[in-house]
Amino acid sequence: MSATLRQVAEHAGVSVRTVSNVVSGFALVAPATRERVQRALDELGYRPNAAARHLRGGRSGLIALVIPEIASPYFGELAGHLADEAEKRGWTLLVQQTGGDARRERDLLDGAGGQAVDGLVMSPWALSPADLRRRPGAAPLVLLGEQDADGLLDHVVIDNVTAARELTRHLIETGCTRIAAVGPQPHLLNGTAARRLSGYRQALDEAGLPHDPALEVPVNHLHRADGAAAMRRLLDTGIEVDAVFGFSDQLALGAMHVATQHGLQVPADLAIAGFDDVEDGRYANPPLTTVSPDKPAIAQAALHCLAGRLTPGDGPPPVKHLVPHHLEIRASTIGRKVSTKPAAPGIRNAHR
Amino acid sequence: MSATLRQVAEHAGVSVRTVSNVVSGFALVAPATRERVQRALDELGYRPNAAARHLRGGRSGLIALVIPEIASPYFGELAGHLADEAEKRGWTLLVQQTGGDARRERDLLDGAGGQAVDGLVMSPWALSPADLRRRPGAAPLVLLGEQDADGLLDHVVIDNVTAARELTRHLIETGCTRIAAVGPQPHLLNGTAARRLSGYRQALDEAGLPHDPALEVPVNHLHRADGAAAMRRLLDTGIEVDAVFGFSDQLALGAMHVATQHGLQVPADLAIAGFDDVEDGRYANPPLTTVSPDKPAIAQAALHCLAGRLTPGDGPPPVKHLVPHHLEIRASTIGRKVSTKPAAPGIRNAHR
DNA sequence: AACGTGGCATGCAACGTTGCAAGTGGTCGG
DNA sequence: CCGACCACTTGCAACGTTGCATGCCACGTT
Repeated sequence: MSATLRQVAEHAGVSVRTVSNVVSGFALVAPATRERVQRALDELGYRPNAAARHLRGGRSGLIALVIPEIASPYFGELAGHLADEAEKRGWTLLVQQTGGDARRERDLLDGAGGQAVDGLVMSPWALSPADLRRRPGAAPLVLLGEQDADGLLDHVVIDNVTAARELTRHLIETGCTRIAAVGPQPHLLNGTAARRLSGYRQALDEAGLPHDPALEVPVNHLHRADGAAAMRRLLDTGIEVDAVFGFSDQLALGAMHVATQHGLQVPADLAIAGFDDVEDGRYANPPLTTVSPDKPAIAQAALHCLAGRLTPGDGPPPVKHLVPHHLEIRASTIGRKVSTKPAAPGIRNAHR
Repeated sequence: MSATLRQVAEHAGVSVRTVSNVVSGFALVAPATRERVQRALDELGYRPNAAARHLRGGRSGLIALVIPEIASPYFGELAGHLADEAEKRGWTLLVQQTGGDARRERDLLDGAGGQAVDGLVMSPWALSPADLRRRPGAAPLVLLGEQDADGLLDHVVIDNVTAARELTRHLIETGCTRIAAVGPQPHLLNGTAARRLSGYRQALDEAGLPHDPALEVPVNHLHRADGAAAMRRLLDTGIEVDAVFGFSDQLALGAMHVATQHGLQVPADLAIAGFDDVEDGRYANPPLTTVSPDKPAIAQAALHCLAGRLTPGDGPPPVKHLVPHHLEIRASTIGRKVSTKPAAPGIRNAHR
């Protein structure tokens, strides 16, 4: 146990209050006193007690990140940015995994942690908008992703519809016409997958391509295993496919794995693209085309939002913060043989 | 702000102490009273105040994970297991990134967090054994990895020497004789890389193969980019190489990426193996042979250790907890053409 | 009838910190 | 020479909780 203010005060021959004044920097303290107290602080190795400060001041300096799972590369990278950004602001990041379980999400939202945190950054998976609205006076909350609780809660998003449309358009431009969408999650209330699906369909419409329900492959989670299973299903049905758009890089990489094992050349036989721009995709063989959300900007926006809610006043109304994204075009979708037009000579993925 | 014990007490017409007794479960409370208090608790939506409990009881229920970076897949997966295991024990996990910076590691070790956590799980990178020993009465600590502070601190390890030797032996058995070791980190005090290098050399010795310093490629970090850079350096020097042993899966995957881009077939032209068994490797093309440490066991052992240190008594002397590992042999090292014997017909990685 | 016992409920204090208001001693102007 | 003011310091209280010791009452025993 580290020394307390009282012990330091006795050691320096001053009052507790004066020591507190020295520790907290300002207030009026005579230079000589300040120095003497400082020496006592150093000698006893004083460390302010976080619990007492929290109890007294009502702030813990902790913020919670509530996500389905920290092991997922996307959330891992995001958590890294959030932890960095939190540290800049003097906060510490605490990780709460929900495993996508609605009850756990609700508990954490309701402050099961016991007002231990000053704020929450949450990526809801299974919670209904109603759940999100019904918040028994817990800590300030920022949502990652659109949750249909529009206008009621701060949230940080990218434009998923546009991003998915742009990516799909890119696939169409490289000559793909039978594009599988791997990733719809009809069982989840989280609107992200639905928005990506919508963007995908819009791009098909714009190009005059039909929607083939058989090309929309739902998944349970966004793991590589789910992408792999979806790809296997596609191959088993024997349906014609010349591109796969995975709603996450993990899905796309799982699909790429199965396709490659199955003897398909990527992108010559099958173009593959993902979403999230996690590091794995950059180093895949071939490197994965993807939508790259500005993750540092997401982290920054989320914590900026939280910071704004920490001051007691109600502050401004909830904000929807739109973060930019861009298409990261890599070898998994370029250099395809074009199937509809009289085939251009198949430019294979450069193997020098 | 949630209701306090006092408010609940007034509402139920009993004393604060009695409410506390109801909340904490036992002690003698008459059934009728208990029920009345319970109703008051429910009506006011009482949540125990974490700060007050922490101040009073000296336990925060928080443990810190101190690692170089949470975005790294290995630490991400480990953090997931730790968070799960922590939750089982009623703790919450807090993530502190050091970026491998010695000063930050030292600060966190010294309790810069302000006694906010009940314990620390740390994977030191840049700290010297001396730093680890000199601990100004901070929270209980469990180290991940061997730190040469043997006998003084609890630590959880796998047998890195043996694991590296087994993996290298496997490479030799598949016919490799020019095995590059990508991953020594001579600038770090963290002994992990040194131990893997030692195991690698032992296997070479056992097989009567020479040590070629040119095949030992040091790296700064364990990222894919470092593995890629190392592979490029190897290719540029034109030195003969038939296998790469990356000291992490990330290094191996970076190397695999460059080798593939360079037109090499894995494993026909170059076998590649890694260390850690992260999910990326399982879905790489080809899937990556690797050493698989039992990560759930690491998490469990670390928290079990911590739990043992939480009770005030000094408890047993520090323990070195050895966690099992196994070789996960996948396609990146099997099905090679054997170079020393009169070449078997080159079995290419199945592209049917 | 007096006393002991056990079941239940409560008051007090303290964990370490900081806001508030009051106190101390000294100096300067009137 | 006195009062006011200043620079500095301090005591008190409170944040919400729980350990400890004690209080109270009813019941059963002697």
